[in-house]
Amino acid sequence: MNKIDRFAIFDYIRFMLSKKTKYGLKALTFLAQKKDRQPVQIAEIAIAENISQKFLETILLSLRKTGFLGSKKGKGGGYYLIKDPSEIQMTAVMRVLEGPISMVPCVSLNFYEKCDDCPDEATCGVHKLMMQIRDSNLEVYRNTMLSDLIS
Amino acid sequence: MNKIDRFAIFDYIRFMLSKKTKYGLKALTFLAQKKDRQPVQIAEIAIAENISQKFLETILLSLRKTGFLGSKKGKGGGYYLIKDPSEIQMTAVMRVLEGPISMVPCVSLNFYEKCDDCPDEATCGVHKLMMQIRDSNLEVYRNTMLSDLIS
DNA sequence: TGTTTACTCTATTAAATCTATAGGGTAATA
DNA sequence: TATTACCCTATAGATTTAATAGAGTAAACA
Repeated sequence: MNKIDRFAIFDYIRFMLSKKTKYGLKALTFLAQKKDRQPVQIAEIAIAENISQKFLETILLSLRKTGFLGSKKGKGGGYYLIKDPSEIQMTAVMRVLEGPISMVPCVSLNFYEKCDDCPDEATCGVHKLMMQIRDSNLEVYRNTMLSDLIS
Repeated sequence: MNKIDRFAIFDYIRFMLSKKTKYGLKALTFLAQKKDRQPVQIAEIAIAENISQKFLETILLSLRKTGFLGSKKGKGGGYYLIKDPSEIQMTAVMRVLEGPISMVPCVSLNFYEKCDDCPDEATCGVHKLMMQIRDSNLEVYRNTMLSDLIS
């Protein structure tokens, strides 16, 4: 009996973290590990972390637009961290890369929305469970800075 | 500035819980709330919880195959809980409905797989972060029984 | 000043996944 | 034996993901 058959519902295994987030986090930790804050070329990161360069381009661009990275064009250019890794909280990074930390809109702090199919949040079991998940995840993300991820 | 623009990457808001899981949980709590363990028709659950009946059929079927529900055919038939709600741990429910609790294969207890793009788990920041998330989610799911979700 | 470097931006595509539906089949019951 | 209600497979449309293409632009440097 293999691992999939053991639980018997999926034809595939569904993991939730997107490649975008994974790549984005890898790029951030790569930059954080450099002692200096000199610009690093996209190509260097892509090769070191095994990421499609073009895909990484769009990810880094979005990290720049959201204030995590700075960039420099031309010769000797590249991307660099704007803040110190110890000041970059995972909460912010995850919201930008992955989206809301809550798994359902009705428990979201930043993207709250009432579920249209649910008559009453107060008695909804899904709501109750997902509130706990949100809180436990928030605690992890809030207590983890980018500097905690480098070794 | 609206909620989407505030974080500026997505054209839409991406919440991670699938409808399948949401509906499955709702059906389970609905059954748990019934005092007796008499079979309940799919149609009754679908109407009460605002779920497409056909979609719910496939979800309940999978919950039966994985040992959470029993079913009875013919007149007076329907689905019913096999175990007491206080004995149904969310860990098991979530694995069946949503898939692995881990967000990446390299930290999964039941579906472990090495990331093919990652040379070394020991120094991988994503790995480190996702281990913490897995542990905190596991703690919530392990400590929550179906009976805890009903009011 | 011109050439090279390397980021910027938009558009597009293929594949995967999610959600829902269709419709006939079968077992159980009264 | 007629009815009820679950069983099962197949399929389809919409959405999302991941990746690629390619032209554009700003900066650096000789």
